[in-house]
Amino acid sequence: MTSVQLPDGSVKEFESSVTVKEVAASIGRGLAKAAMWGEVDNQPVPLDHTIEDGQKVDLKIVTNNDNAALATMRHSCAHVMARAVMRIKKGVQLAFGPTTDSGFYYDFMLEQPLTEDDFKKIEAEMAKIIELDEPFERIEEPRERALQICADMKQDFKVEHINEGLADDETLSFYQQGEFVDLCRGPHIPSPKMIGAFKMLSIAGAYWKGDQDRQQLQRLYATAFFTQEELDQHLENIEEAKKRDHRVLGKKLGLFHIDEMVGQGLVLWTPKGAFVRQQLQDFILSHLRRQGYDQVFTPHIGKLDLYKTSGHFPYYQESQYPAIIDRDHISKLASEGCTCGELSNKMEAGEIEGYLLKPMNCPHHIKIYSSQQRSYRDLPVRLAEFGTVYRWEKSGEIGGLTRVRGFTQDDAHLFVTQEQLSTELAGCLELVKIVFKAMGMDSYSVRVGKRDPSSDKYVGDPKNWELAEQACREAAETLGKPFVEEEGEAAFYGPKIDFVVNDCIGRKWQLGTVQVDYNLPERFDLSYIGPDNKAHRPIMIHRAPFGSMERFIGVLIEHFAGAFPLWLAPEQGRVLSVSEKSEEYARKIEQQLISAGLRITGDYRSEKLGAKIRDGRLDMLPYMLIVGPRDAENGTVSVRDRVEGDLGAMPVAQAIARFQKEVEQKAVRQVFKNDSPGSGSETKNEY
RNA sequence: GCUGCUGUAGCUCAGCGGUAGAGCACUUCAUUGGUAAUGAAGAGGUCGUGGGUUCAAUUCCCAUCAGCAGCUCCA
Repeated sequence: MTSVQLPDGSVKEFESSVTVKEVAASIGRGLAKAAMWGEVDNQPVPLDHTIEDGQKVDLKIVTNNDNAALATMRHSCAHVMARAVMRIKKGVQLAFGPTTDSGFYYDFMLEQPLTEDDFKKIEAEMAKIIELDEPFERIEEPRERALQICADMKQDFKVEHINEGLADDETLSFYQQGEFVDLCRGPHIPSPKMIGAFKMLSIAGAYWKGDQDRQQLQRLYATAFFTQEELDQHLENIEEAKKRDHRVLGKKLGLFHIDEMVGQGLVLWTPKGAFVRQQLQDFILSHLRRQGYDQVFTPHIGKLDLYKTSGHFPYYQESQYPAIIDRDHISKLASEGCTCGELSNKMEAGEIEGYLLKPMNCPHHIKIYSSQQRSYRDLPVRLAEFGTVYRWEKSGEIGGLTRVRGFTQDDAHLFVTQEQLSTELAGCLELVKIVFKAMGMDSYSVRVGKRDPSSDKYVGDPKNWELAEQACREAAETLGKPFVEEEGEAAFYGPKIDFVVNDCIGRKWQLGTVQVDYNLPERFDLSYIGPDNKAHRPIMIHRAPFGSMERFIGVLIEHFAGAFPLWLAPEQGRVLSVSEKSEEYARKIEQQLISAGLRITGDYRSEKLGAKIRDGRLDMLPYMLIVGPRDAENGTVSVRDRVEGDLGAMPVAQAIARFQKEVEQKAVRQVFKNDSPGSGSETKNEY
């Protein structure tokens, strides 16, 4: 009699010895088919593993649609890849090799760097290793012995990891496969043959333990699936996602241009993109008026003193364009033979007058607040501006619209009393929600960014930070949506509530943000007169529902896959003449629609209708208005809808009414459902 | 900034030690057609930039600028 207990607690009994596969088959045909391997008493075993007569075991049957199974297989594949690299290259030091949402990587320190030319060799070696079919054997060793093993293998990173990351573990596990031994928590698959299909993807630099002051390693990215079909599908998904990339669509649809000669990360908005941006600005502006904001304008530069008071200078010097120095100072310094080093010292000491391109709008808005005496009766003061800021992002971080050096925030600063704080915060969050709802974006996540208490890059009194973080947490709770709290994600002056979305390849971008700030009011000595006739300190809220126009539109392009809803579409429709015979009538229709306030163009080329429709499709037009002799005769247009296709002929007035209603409602009829194949987050089976 | 890759016509890309090619787009002509590509002809490039090697460089080497992926960073 053999007794098998399954994960749900149920017990199955068999007359004699039984294989894992037979147990699976006894449960169901589907399970037997999907089964990849079993776990007998938590040890992975192949399907043909026999549970002997008389044994009593726990059994889990692992199937190919189990995410954990896929991750286990991928991690085993990472071991195979590391083994292949060690066979090909000498002096390989192993770091970490975890799995990610879509694959896995392994970090190496190499004497000779790897290049993509090595991929073929590595893949061939991996295939050989898999062919050998050597099992992954678990070895457990006491701490001291484990240290010795890693030291003997000259694996310095593993030694360090045992000493630091695993300082509390008494027993450590290794996995051995042939000559390859790696410190690893496991688990692993019972046989390397279960690695169905794998592919090396890319090579990148990565810092040891993510610290840029430590060694830079080479990271090999790869992925693996149980079947070739799944791998092919995955690679195809990546290709599809690339077509949705806002940089590709931005070029194709003529939305924006970034020019080498203008500068890295400096966006030129072409007419169509500028139109989308203006529509969005108008949209948010209408809500600002309703919520009692006042609009202001401020210049793009300000004196160094302003930023010394705010704390931007010199602490954030690295993220700013260099200061613009007063002409008189420059000629004086030049005649004195002043060196660059002396120059920056003099700037920090305040001996040189100069200006800074503004990295933020807050100091300017603060100065508007403090330009007059404020009473508690005036509060809250809400100052809004589409404010363009400039930040010296490192060259390797810049890309497309999502990370740029000059961008426009839909910024506002609210100056409030303690009593008003939670109501005003709620109003700000409401605005962010309005934005996401209007765009049909529901897959965003919320993050409360707190300071990292161990870092010195934050200004202000820890007590104020506690207050501000508590206010953020309470405000986030009112959203009725789960949120994460992350240390080290705060602005330098205060904590924030951020709204984060994924782009087409799975990268996360912060869009809307609401920040609570007790510090800048203090630094600028802001006050208002309270009912007690004494001066009080206001609290500041910084907020931007879009975040920045650039990043928001970048993400929006991918969200719609370029197919903007009617109210946002730069070209809402195009009149297509069936032949030149109908051109005159078609032009009349075009004028009629334009007069009705619609953004319409005409295509009167001597192309066939099919070609014009194709071009209109490629331009992602919401509507095409097809006009031929039949329409001219009946006073109709034949409407082709981007979503539903041919709607047939209708009177011109009916078409106009339809479009106007759709614009009025800001209807979102199509969004791209984002299940990006992305890089994603990594799991924790990393050593 | 770091690691790896890339830079050829407006766009997407091929090519390669002996000073360039395709498709699409563009221009012209013919065609006058009812829901995803009509045909033909033409025009268009100092092969990112600056050095070097060579009899000869778009091709090889170095530097630089820009782009891509990742890391780090992101007020």
